[in-house]
Amino acid sequence: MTARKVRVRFAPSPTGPLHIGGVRTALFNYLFAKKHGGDFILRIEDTDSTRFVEGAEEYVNDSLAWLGMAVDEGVKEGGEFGPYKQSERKDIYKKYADELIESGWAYYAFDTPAELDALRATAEAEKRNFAYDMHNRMQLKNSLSLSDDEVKQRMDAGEPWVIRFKMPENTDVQTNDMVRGSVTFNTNTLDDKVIFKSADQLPTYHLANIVDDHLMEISHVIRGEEWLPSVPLHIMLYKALKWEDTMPTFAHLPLILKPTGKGKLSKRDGDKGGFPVFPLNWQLEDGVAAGYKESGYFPEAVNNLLALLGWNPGTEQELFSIDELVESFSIERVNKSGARFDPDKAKWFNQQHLMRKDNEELSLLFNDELNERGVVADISFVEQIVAMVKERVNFVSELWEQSFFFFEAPSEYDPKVVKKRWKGDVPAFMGDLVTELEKVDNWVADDIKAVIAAQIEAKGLGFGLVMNAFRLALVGGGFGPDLMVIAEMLGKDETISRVKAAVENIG
RNA sequence: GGUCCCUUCGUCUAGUGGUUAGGACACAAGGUUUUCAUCCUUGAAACAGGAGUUCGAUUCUCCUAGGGACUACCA
Repeated sequence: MTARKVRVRFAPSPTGPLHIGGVRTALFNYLFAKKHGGDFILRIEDTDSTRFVEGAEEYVNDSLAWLGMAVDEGVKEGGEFGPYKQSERKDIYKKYADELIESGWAYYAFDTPAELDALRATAEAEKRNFAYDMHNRMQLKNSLSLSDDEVKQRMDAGEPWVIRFKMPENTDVQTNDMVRGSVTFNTNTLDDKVIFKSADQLPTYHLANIVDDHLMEISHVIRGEEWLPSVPLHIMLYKALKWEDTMPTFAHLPLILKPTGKGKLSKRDGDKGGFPVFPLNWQLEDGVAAGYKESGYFPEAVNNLLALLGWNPGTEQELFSIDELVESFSIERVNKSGARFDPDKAKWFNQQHLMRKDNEELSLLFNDELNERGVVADISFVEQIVAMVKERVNFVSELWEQSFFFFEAPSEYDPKVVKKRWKGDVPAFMGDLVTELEKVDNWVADDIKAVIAAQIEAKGLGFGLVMNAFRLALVGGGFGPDLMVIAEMLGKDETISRVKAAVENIG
């Protein structure tokens, strides 16, 4: 067998915002392609015009771009195998549908949706299952059961029709899935799927998918597990079209499940659990569905957490950059079982990636946020602060609540800390401390500390009690980095003014 | 209902015909940090059940149960 160039595609339907299950499929395709020096193709599968959603295609582009998955060929990027949008490939498919009719692999059917619905309803009432298949196709209205004349007549009269694939009888169809191994289906359990419809002159997913994968020379089809049941149809289609030799290898990825309860992850789970289910914000009529980006996640953290959902490198490494993922990825190590999404671990990944960022990069990000809050600060000052507080947060957006006191005096004091630390001789001591602090000439952490320590000793108070009260005065609560460093950075005047304010306002 | 897929700590997972079944998140305890967070140490926590094969099965086979996907002129 000659080795073909690895070419994989991510083929979403623009029916709404891409959700993280789709993002993970894209990621695995991307990793597989890059790992093998192949191409990552983005194809838009918009053969169902009724479900088209404005902006969904752009959303896919933006999402992949944000996550750093560079598309080699696609609608925007172009390429030799275009167009990359199925609605623009309309003219291509009919020919293959006709070919299937001619070779006897498919037939025209005239049953209306209403008629079929009725048949389904009766079948259901009798607790039977209705399927348009070998058992009843001769009783239905199609070019197999009708005379050639009648077929021609109906078509000439402009009656809508559909082309169905004629699933052969009792044939075992076997596939060797890259993640699931050997899976076999018998065609007797399969129905005659619609592959083309006259109403809009468009193929359905199955035909379009096979034709495009073939024409685009796709070598591996990596997609979600929900597609596993249609594999036999696809294989039969390749066979019928005589494309078996170049049929891609399949890999069906496990699903991402709800954090708790039953079923696969849905938008509602995100609302309920307070975590994003989409890469980017998506505007809804009644609000906005939260995106990872806007929720403060780094793209590398999202890639990392998604990659580890259903895949692992076989080592104990858990933190990966996208390049490291490419390096370590292997489709054989993808799991078969569905993986529950864990919002806590998602945060942890972000925190880990945040801690790995250098202070300069973080300070730039934080500075943007400061500007939004109307705070203007020297970038080197911001960088110093970021260095001190970055290990205390999961997100850049939490930097503010951990460091606001560097930029403005606390407007309130945590009542719990007040109750615990601001009592007895402490308020009086703090008042006296102002005079002592005034005497500090060289305003650096060590000297400030020395003065306070001396004063504490002189008054015979508890060190911890005083330091915590001092902290309360400077930051408004019982948190934050090293207190003496805070005082130093705040400067003499500001520190003293905050102590004075505390003495006046608490109590 | 039918077809197909899946099943190791609460969760993500590693792993083997003989292991003290390993790691991570979360949780708990202790230490460091005179705060909070980080960090360190420790702890609790799993092979769905039943048969079979075998000297021996979590690992192989079968059955059962549970979970999941699909079952459209949607993808």
